Amino acid sequence: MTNRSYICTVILLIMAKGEETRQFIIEKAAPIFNTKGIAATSMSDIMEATKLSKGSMYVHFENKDVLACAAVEHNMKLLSDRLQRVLSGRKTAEEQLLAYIDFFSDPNHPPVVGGCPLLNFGMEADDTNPIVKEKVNRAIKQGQELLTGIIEKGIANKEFRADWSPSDFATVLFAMLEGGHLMSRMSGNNDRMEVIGDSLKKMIGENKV
Amino acid sequence: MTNRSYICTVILLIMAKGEETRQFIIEKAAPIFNTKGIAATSMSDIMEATKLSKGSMYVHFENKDVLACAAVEHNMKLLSDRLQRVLSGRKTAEEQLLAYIDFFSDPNHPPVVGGCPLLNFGMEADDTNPIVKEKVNRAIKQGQELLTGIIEKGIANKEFRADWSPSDFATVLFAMLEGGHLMSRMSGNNDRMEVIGDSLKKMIGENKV
Amino acid sequence: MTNRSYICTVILLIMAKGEETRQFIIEKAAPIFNTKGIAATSMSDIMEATKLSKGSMYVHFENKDVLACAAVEHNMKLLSDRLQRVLSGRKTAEEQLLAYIDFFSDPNHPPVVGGCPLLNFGMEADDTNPIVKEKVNRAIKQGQELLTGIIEKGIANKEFRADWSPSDFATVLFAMLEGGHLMSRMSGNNDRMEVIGDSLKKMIGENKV
Amino acid sequence: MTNRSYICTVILLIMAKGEETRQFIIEKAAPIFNTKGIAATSMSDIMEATKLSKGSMYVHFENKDVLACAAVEHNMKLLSDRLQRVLSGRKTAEEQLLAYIDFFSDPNHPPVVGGCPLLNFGMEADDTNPIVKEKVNRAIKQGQELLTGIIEKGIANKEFRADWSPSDFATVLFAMLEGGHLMSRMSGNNDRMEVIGDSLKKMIGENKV
DNA sequence: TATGAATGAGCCTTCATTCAT
DNA sequence: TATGAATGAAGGCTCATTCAT
Repeated sequence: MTNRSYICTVILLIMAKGEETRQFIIEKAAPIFNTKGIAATSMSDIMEATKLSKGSMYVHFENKDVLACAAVEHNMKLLSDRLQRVLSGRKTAEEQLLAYIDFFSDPNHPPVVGGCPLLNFGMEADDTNPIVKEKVNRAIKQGQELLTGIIEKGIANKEFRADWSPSDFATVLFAMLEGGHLMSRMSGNNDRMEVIGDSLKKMIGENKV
Repeated sequence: MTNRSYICTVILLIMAKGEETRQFIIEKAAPIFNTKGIAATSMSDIMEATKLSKGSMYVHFENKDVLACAAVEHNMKLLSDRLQRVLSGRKTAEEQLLAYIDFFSDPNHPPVVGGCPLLNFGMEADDTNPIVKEKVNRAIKQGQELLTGIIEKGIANKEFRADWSPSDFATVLFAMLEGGHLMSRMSGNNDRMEVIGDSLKKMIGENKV
Repeated sequence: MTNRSYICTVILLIMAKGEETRQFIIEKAAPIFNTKGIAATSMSDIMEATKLSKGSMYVHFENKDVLACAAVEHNMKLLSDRLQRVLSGRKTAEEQLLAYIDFFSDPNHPPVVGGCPLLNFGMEADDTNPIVKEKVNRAIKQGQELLTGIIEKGIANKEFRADWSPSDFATVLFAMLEGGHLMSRMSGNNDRMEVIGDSLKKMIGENKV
Repeated sequence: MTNRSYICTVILLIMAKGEETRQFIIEKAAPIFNTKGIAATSMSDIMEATKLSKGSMYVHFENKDVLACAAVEHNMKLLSDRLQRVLSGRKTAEEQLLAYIDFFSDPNHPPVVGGCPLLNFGMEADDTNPIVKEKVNRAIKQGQELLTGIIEKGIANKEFRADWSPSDFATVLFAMLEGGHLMSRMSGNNDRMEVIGDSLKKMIGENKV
């Protein structure tokens, strides 16, 4: 190993250390923020969860807001990644839509600890935190685009009727799942979510070729 | 006026005064809690809004939780009352359903300051505050019953098809409006809510006799 | 005692309580700020000195800056009051000037704990705290006016020569005492201050009629 | 070059590098300490000014106190050197005294960034930092000796009257300049300093042979 | 020598709550 | 009922300093 490459390795390792810790903190913090909310989560909560010192948090995050934002993004990415993994196992558009619905079908045991981060952070941030609000907005748009794309693909593949509006159904599906999430989490059971899933599946069935 | 009856009057006035103040505090506090959230609202915020002294709050409310609960209920009642007033002006079931949808059609200028209290408090409380969570749950159930009742009435009146499931559509309608509320508040415009309103109205149309 | 006057008394007492505590805090805080400096004095230092709780400080002072300003003013007023008391015992202008000089003649046992607040706070604030800086500036101006007035009175009374410039000598006297204060506090003895006192007295003597 | 001498050279270079960095840090730190004060200056401030890492500071300075002391000395040496340079251009004692006064005549644009370090550090240190206090004390003494020497030289050269007390006037001059420095920095203009300069020059004139 | 991650004590401030009046 | 002074725990954050690399 040359001297120069050695130095580079050292530099990379040093950089990696910081980034690693940062990532570690985010991973520990994300479920707490998603469960308790941003305002109700204290830096001490994160301290306890990470077993790191208070000062250490501020080495990696300028302040609580920055950490909270990172946690918001992590939660949304986690949800998105898990969803993508599920969808990637399905071939047809119909299968993907059904998988999408099933993915969100159990709000009391949600894919991400604490429940839907869009709902959680969106409702907390809407009147108080424009940065988080915009993050949620973007994530919703991406979700819409994903769904729209699936339906368009289904229409192109002659799975679905050509006169079905992809973007409108994407909106309806998304809204119903979020609304069902709220209802089921409040009641503690998934009765309402089942009704919603069935309704959505029926709508899909009605638009099959 | 006898001495005794005089004393009673005074006591009643004092009690009345107390109840009045209590109500006054709730009315001032409700929009703050609904906008900022329970955790992020401090007793000082309420103090400032009411121009009352710190100690005075604790004369009327045992602690912040009790006040927060009262504010939650007030917000939900406000929403319910305003909705009822709108519905009471409509005669047919169809008119009432359409009015219901229109009532929630502008999430960026919502019927209650801060947006839908069910969504706001529900999402904050779901993992942290069982009492508020149960209040929201009950309010959702009442909303469902209201909608179910309207549809049942419509079926009885031969407005709607007899094979339409009142409770299922109540769930779908409710969920879609809540989901649309989230989407529209995040984007800052009502585009998605319009799509949802149109979809719901189309569903209703399809079930007219 | 009428009911109304009773209420007024109660109100006054209540108001007095707060003001009393506020004054108490200032009195305890003033020597600490003057000794350690504003930046180096912590709210905990004041807590300890007053035996009051940390929260209690913030009932009476919005923040540390406000308390520090109050302490600065208290120190300057204390100095001014004590000086006035000394001067008020002297009749002629010459006696007053000599008393003024003597008043400041022992910087290692200064009239106000911590030394001259003008020097202490002025030097700390000059580049960092415009509010305190202006307070010191005004106090210096008042000191100058006091001295100028004494000399003018002496000229009017034919104690001093008419061609003596009151404001110029006020400046010279003030500057020499402040400079002497610095020198003597650094050396720990009053040697330099004695030289300065003698020089000033000689100058006064040279301008006697 | 032998192996040993090579190693020695490397060590020397490293030491030289170290000393260079140390000096670099002091130069960047000095104006900050002199402007904000020791207590209000953080190691982070120095870090930012030097663009060096936190750990690097502690390679060159055991702790903040050591760095602060070095900065104090640097500020005093800077002042002294600049003064010496000015004085060295003057031949007669009178010229030197006048140059000395002029050197300090504009406290709002002082020879050293942040104003007179004797006043700044002296007032901060007097009750809290004996080491810095002693440094300031020594610097004052040196200043006094410098002035005394100039006057003695002037007397020896028959520029000044033999009955003029060199050390007394050195004290008076020094004190007046420091006092004027305070007054002018507080007011933001040099009015008072001009009065003081004129007074001093008049005194010098009165003692010319 | 130089780096920057890690530490924990301490900073200023706000919080919900209590209490004497 | 109403006041606001008093409390102390907890909040977010900065500090000087250490240490492995």
